Amino acid sequence: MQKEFLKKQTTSFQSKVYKVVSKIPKGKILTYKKVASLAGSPRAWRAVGNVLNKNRNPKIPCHRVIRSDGTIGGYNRGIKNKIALLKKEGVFIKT
DNA sequence: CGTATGACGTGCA
DNA sequence: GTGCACGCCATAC
Repeated sequence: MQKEFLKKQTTSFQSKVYKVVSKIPKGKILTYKKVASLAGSPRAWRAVGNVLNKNRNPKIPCHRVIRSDGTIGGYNRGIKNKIALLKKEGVFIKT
């Protein structure tokens, strides 16, 4: 299935990320790639991480966003915190 | 405008 | 199986 998602808009792509991430249900997680894809730029997962890293909104469960490998990656609030949160939600993380 | 950075991903040795 | 390097997009300076 080849979809022409060549419509990358250099708008506050950050807002889209926030929206997508904030839509993540409890006990569920998304990968940076998935978030970027849902944000409209499946190739901007890099920017996703960047934006989230700088972001610090309590409404953004950034801890629910992990890498494609299943690893945490990082967390501005403390990797440990992220792991604990995900574990509490029932998400298994790769040590 | 150009350069540098970043919570990444994939490929190759 | 592990490690290294490159590529990608967006943002900040």
